[in-house]
Amino acid sequence: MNDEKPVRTRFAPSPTGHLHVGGARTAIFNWLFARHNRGTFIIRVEDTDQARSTSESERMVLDDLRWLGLHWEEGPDNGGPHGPYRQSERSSLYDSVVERLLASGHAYRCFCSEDELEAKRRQAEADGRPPHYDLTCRGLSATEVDERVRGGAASAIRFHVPKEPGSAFDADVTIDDLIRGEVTWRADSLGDFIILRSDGMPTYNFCVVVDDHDMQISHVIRAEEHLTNTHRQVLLYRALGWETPRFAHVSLILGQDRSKLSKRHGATSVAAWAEDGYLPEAMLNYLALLGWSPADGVELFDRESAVRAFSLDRVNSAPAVFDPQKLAWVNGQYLHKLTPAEVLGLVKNRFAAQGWLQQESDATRAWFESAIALTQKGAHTLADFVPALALLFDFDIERELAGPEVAEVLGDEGLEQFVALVVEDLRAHGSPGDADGYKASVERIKIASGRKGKPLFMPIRVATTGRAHGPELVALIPLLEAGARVPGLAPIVPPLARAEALLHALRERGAR
RNA sequence: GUCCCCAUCGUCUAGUGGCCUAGGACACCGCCCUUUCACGGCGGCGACACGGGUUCGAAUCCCGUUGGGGACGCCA
Repeated sequence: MNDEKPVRTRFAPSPTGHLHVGGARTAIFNWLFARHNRGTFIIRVEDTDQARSTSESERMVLDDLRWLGLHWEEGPDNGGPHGPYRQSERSSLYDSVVERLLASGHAYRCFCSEDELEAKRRQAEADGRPPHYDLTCRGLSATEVDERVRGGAASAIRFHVPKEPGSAFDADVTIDDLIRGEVTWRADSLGDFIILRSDGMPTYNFCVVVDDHDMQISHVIRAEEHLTNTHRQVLLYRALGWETPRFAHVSLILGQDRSKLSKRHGATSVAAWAEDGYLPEAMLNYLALLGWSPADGVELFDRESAVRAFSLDRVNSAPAVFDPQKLAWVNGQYLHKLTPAEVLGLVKNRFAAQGWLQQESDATRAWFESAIALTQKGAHTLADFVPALALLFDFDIERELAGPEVAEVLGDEGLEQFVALVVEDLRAHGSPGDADGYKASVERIKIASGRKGKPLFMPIRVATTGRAHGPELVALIPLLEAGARVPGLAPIVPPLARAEALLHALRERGAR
């Protein structure tokens, strides 16, 4: 049956803003399933809600999808044999199907106004009845309908959900969901629903059916919030005499409070995560892990492995809470595998925005690559490089003396004398330009001061860098020294000048 | 309210009747590595929502309860 037909999946976003992580995961599953089965992945833009849809949003969503590395064979930008792939451009198709439904008696015109319907819904709710359409317009005769239409009355088209004995078909529906198994609805849980709005625009439940059939979609993989819509849609398939695709409803992604993930849970668009310095490969990996797991249990995988391993029967039917901490860990794993040069390519615009990188050259590249190599393993996101490298460019000894970080070192009795020793050594021998120079310098200071261990190294760190924390000194001090001489960088205060500034500040302090 | 879905450590999950004194990952805690921070290594804490069945045997199957979520729109 369906399994023998070529696999065709689609992701159908409505262009009302950036791609959401929930939508992204749905897209990923559709893409993974299509690729695994050597099928076709399609993007269809569901923009029938004219009020909320914008072409700007469509562009953003498509960009977000591309950022994730998802490629589609058919879509609004690249076309395909079943286009157009934008619902707003498919009106003639919808109109003709509506005509069929009208002619066959599966649909009828409804003249009730939105206000009337709203009042009826409220009343039904107050009476404890299901808020279904009260069928006012279903009994209208053909002549009555003609009259009203000629009189210029606005009308929507409703689908007739057949419940009476001897109906054209049974409105009870059971689907065999690929993730949930059998799901059944009874006819009376549904009211007659609108398929064409009074402004002539078709509604979601109708377009989806027409398009999925027209585009020969074999597997509809979508979010669980659409599960109950499937009842309506299957009825449409029956009325039209079309074969239904296979359905697979993926559970929702929840926020930390276990409610549906939304804006108030923080960054929920993939673009926001990209801006925060997350890598597309990591995002794809993490999102795929939300509700799916490969049989071998390996949690870090590249696209090819995911495609190879993906199957719908390993998709979990329970909802999953989005965990930013695990995402950060996954991102870190990917980040650590990148070369410093690759990282630099991804973060240099951030450095430029800081004013750190003013004119790019081989020298600035080489220097930044060293700086990145020194801090890379501590970073979880690209954004982490900015605070990690801040100590190279921002030097403010007064601020550091006032802060808690150097408080411990400040408590050191002979600190002033020690710093004087450091200054003296750097002046006499020059600031270390490499590891050997650093070791020699430390050795001299060690002998001259009689210090060792932490009481030796912490003051050296504070004196030469101005901070109590940072990358390993053996590389940091030469990096600072070199950076001070690289053109194209923001001015960097070299180690000796830092030590001198600290000594000066300590003496000022002592004098007071 | 009605209908539908869901239920294993705090979180993501493995588990498809015996291999489970329930495995892994993130987070957390401790130790090691490290003359800071991190990375890494080792270890620890920590779950089958509850109650009934079915079965020689149930995390796994069935029923109910409770809890959570979704839908009930001229939104998608």
